[in-house]
Amino acid sequence: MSSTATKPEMGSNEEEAELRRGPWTLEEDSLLIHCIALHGEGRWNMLAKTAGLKRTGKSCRLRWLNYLKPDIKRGNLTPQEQLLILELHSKWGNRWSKIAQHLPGRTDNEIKNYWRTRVQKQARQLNIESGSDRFIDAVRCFWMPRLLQKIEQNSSSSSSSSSSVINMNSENSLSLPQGEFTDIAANHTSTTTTTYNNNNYNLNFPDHCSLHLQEPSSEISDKPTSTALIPQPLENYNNNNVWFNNPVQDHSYGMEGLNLEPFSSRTESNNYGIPQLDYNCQSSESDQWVLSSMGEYSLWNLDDM
DNA sequence: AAAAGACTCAACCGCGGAGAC
DNA sequence: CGTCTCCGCGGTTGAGTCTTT
Repeated sequence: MSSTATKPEMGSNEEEAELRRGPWTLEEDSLLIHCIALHGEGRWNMLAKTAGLKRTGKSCRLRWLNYLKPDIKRGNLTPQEQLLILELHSKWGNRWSKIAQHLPGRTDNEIKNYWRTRVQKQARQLNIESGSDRFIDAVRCFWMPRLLQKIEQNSSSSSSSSSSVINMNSENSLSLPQGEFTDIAANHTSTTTTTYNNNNYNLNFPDHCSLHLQEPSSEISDKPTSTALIPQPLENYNNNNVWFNNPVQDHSYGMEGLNLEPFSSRTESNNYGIPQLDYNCQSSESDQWVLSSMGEYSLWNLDDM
């Protein structure tokens, strides 16, 4: 195996000197699973010894929580899950374990990796410091609506006649239509994939930012489209409208030209002030988005997320 | 087909909090 | 109150894999 023995940091005895590191073997996995089945989770150092594993308790805990635990979900994050991550991260920042509590079956490690590899990558490409106001604006004004659109598309394709309208309710939270969504509901009573209850799942937007999706006008395209509106004006925001459309033939793949200037005029640093926007969202097959802002076009590729 | 670069994600590390002594 | 151990969290690393040239 490629794993190596390691010397313990404190070097107190021979047992510790034989501690293993690196990838886990099948045998180690089954030892750990068996031992947890007998004794339950917790007391990881004891568990490691009981199981006869030459691993630290920490390592055992990590292996169990991030990989072996039976209810762990595999596969790509769904748009719903991505949306929830964005929303919760805007609330709590890098509190990965807290965020993970609201995504049953997903681990903090997985969410952290998602954030670093996808979201922060986008930020880098846009020359935005992740976590900055501009970045938060970009997340809220572009990525979240796009994910909502994906959700809507999934919803309408899986349940043909049900409502595909996503509405804001009076508390400025977002109610998603019922559909065949996997279990991202924050309620942990269900461990199986369920149709989630939109009474339980709301996305909270700041007061000045409401959003809803409307049915597209039918003559534009027969592809799924939506219009998202963020109607509240910001007091000291100028009149520049930023809006999406989809001149599909634009094949410039860089995103550095994305113009976030209209978002940088906020006066308060800790609100998620979103300017008055009126943007048409129309997906292309390649899922590449073009932002039109004051005559400049640039591409916003959400598949990377 | 091979090399280089980019990406993913499992695993490790260091730190801080909690609890026992 | 101080020290020690355990546990959990967030940050980081690096091997393996995938994609591009």
